[in-house]
Amino acid sequence: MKRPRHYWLFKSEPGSYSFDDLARDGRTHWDGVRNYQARNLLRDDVRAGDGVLFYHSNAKPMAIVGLARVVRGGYPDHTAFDPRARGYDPQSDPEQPTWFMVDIEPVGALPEPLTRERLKSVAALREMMLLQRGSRLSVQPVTAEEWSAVLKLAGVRWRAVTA
DNA sequence: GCCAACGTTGGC
DNA sequence: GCCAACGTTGGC
Repeated sequence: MKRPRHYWLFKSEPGSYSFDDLARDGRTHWDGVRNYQARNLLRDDVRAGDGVLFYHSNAKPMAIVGLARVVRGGYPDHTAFDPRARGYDPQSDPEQPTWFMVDIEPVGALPEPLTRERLKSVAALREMMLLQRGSRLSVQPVTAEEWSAVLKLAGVRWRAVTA
């Protein structure tokens, strides 16, 4: 397994989809993203092989709880075409889709969740998008330095968990 | 429960 | 094209 080329942080409210759900499912469509900035990332930049920090928002505690891997890059979010789906968007034309999704699979839960509190105390993560005031993006880029710092804090190595 | 920070909508 | 009103996200 090659090292991921790019790194991301995906937010999810555990009440709607938790890392445990992902571990149970083995793979999932990251559908339902209805924000253009996040859409652009999913469509253009998130590629198979990329690494994902799985973050629980609106949770107790708020924390990075696991690692995941992108297994399929951006493709049309078909839930936008389904009138019964939560993410239904009648404006999205199957011929020219508005919304995109990717597929991810779990790599492993962190030995301990890395809480937001903890992350905030780390100098190397001071600039991390997640920790900036008013940062609401649900798919965020993570720098290689931040990725390394997070894995080090968690006491895990990507190579070890992907082996 | 509050509210800051956005994003979206719609009247003009 | 502006911008006020409204809705949502999500930390606190």
